Amino acid sequence: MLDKAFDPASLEARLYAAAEASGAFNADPARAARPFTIVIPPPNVTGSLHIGHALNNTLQDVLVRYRRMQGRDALWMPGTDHAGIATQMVVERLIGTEGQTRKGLGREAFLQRIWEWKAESGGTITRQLRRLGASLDWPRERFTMDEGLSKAVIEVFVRLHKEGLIYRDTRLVNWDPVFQTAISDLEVESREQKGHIWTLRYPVEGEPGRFIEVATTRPETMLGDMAVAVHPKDARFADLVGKRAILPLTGRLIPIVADEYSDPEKGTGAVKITPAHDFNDYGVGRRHELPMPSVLDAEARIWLEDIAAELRAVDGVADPQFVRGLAGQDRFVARKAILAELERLELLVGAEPHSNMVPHGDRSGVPIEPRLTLQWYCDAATLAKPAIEAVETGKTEFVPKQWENTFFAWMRDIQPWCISRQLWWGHRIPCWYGPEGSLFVERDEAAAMAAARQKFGRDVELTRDEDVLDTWFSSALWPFSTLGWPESTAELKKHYPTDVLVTGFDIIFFWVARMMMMGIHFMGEVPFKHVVIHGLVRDEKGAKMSKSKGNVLDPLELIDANGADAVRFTLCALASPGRDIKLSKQRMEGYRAFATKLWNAARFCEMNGIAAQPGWDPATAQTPLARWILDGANAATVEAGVALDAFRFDEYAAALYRFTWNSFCDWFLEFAKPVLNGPDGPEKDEVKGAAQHVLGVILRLLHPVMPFVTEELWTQLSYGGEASLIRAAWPDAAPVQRAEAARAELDGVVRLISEVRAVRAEVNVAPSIKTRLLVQGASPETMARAGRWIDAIQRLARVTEIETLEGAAPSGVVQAVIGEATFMLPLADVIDLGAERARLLKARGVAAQEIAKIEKKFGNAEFMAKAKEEVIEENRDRLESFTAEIARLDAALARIAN
RNA sequence: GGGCGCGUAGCUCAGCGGUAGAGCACUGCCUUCACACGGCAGGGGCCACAGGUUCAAUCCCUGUCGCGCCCACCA
Repeated sequence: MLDKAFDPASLEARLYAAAEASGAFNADPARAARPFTIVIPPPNVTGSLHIGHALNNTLQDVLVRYRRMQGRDALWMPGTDHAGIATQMVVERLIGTEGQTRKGLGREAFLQRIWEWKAESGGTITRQLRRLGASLDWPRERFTMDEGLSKAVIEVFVRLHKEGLIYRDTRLVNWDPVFQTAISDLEVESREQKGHIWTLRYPVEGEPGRFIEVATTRPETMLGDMAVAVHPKDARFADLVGKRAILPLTGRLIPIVADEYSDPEKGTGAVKITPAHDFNDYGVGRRHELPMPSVLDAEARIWLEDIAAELRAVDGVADPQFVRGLAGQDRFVARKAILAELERLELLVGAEPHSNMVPHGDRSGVPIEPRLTLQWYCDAATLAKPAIEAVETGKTEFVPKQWENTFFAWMRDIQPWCISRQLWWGHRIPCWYGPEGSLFVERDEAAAMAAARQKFGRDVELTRDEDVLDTWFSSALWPFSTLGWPESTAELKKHYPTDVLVTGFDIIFFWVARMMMMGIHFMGEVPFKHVVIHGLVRDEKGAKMSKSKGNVLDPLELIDANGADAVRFTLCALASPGRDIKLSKQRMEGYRAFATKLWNAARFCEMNGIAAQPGWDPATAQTPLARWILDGANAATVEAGVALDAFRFDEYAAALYRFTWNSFCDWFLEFAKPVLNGPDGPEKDEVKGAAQHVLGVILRLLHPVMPFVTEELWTQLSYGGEASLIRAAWPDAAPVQRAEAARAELDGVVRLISEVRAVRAEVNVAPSIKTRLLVQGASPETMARAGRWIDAIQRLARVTEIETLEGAAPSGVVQAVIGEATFMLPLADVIDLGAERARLLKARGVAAQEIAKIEKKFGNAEFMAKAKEEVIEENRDRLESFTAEIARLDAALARIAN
């Protein structure tokens, strides 16, 4: 027997463990079935499940469970990402509490610590995914630093290098002074910062007393200034072009150059050029062949070695002691000192508040510094071309399609991808350096040695590149590296390309685009056919969830409070395409109630001896009630399938909610009650048969989104014998015989009951009062139908008997006008005649309004001439029925007046 | 500066050429033998604004206003 109360917490762990152990989640390459494949966006191994993961993985699980039930060999590939910077940061902080530093520990010991830490805490998120109910193929779980995946990374690097698509280059990169590594453009985020804009004067060489004024927000970089640029057409500076300015602080003579980069509208119209510390200035520096000394070190402190030779006493500029004193100072400390010094020299002529967007490291949160360094790059532009084409030709489709524009915009203007990181945690770059600047990019050290021996004709000493690869480099290979590439495995053959990738828009560039590039390049085919992009989960007010705001909803707590099924259902129901999700607790409570409703409906069935009848054939159904609910179940099956095929998780959830609650529970089970309470016989058998059949359909249709409660009910009501619902067959939507007649019959009864209930409620008739139902003007069919459903009508509309009214209506009736008939409830003693009149007048008003609208249309010659025939016909029908209704309402009103 | 999206019932959102919908919230009635995490009934909307196209516009087009996001930009 089912428990009286539904308690999700008591089922979930047990059901999940059993399902996982049974192997029901596992794909089988040996099976002939058509594959269905999703690779999980690997969460950071450092991570714990947040609400965004819950959404992302719920949607994937719904798709996987749906396709699995359709008989596909479903593979949902699990795994985690080593998350270079994030993980290294966490462990550095950890050893910091022990008074240790990364450098103090040394590379090997530090990496050892990370592995130990991963062994301890790395399983958190996968345990949490299990709590969510994610049906991942756990034995295949991978980690981006696994041996196999590392092999794939090396292979890709070596091959791309041989193809010239990976190369080294010295250029300006985004440098994170906290982590002391290069980062890619994508890891930089602009943040608005309030600061100042200062106007400085640089003396002009040979013209004592003359200055050129420059405006800057970054005075601390002035030690690296190598020119002042003005616009070629700017008359104000025309005579200065070709002359030189004297850099205060060092006395360096720097050319005043004409360059279109300079914007006469901005600042003073003259801009100082610091080629080694600004991306725009770098371009100017290249054009004018300026030297590019660096004046900041890896930690963004003033660094003087590149300019040490200049530091001697010069008249009219700063004391070299002052400049030397800046060495090793943080850039923002140095800024203040420099400004003070310039003020002393009377070269600071303006300071205005100014706010601008400053690039910050997305992990460290500090302003990044452009820095001139030698790094490894990947030729993304070349790899992007076929990826763009794949989306243009529809080989890969984004859902919603809108996101393709975002993808194109970025891919068509893609910059070289800086893939080296000056970190320790990650895939070490497979490059060995030998004498005379030689380098060997090979699969391992032995191969590098061999190559070196060949080149030099002897053994030489090699040192391996210290750097590691960008985390996203290994993620980019995920759809094929997890399937065993570069080996040619059965899994790879069967499951690549994958079917769907489900992810948030925030990593389209980081991840989706790069998987497209690598997948096409190495596999010759796109990595996935559909990219489903979902929104961000926000709090109830629409604010982004963040720890600092304290508005974070922990999915585990939500699961504890409402059950995993309710959490999953809520996320699905709210996942409208192209929209962020504002998560509402109340909404979730509503869906928890839905799970309870389902439980209780099943319990009702069980109590009435409605149990699974495996051989029961819906085609044998004779009664309209059975046919009606079977037809409804088919419609729901079709709706659910259409919605899921189109990745409309919201419509899928809504369709099932409606059918289960409104059709099955509110009407079908209520109609079934009189039959179930009545004598045994074929009618009762058929109601029971239909009930168990439809409940079975509901359980199967709901399983992808509510795997726990459906599984429990499936088992307890013996639907699958011993077999789990996980691999039960998705329902067929075979049309029901004479469904239309069944719909006409039952919809008519529903209408009658609803109308009678409504009029009773509106004139405040207590439910305890039962009444006769007098009918006037009803067709024989209507009367016959009312007779057939008398039991249900009595029960649900609080009616005693139904009679045709002979002669005049009694006084004091409440009346409901339905179709051709008027139904009267003789309630003279209990009703409020005034309320009844108001009610009838209101109904009349509504009908009259509709009539006026239609008549207006009919009075419009152009409408009659140009509107579609079926639209006119439809309006004609409506006009007719409203007109008839008014007549009957008038008759009803007249009766009251008597 | 460039681009994208969104303004529909109190809230969160579907709908997107011809009767304006859902869930929750709200109001009233009901502890009726699955369920009060329930049942029944009900109130509530110039579909942001202004033009245009159309026989017909919440829906298509243009513009305005408001909100959000992405990209670029340290003078």
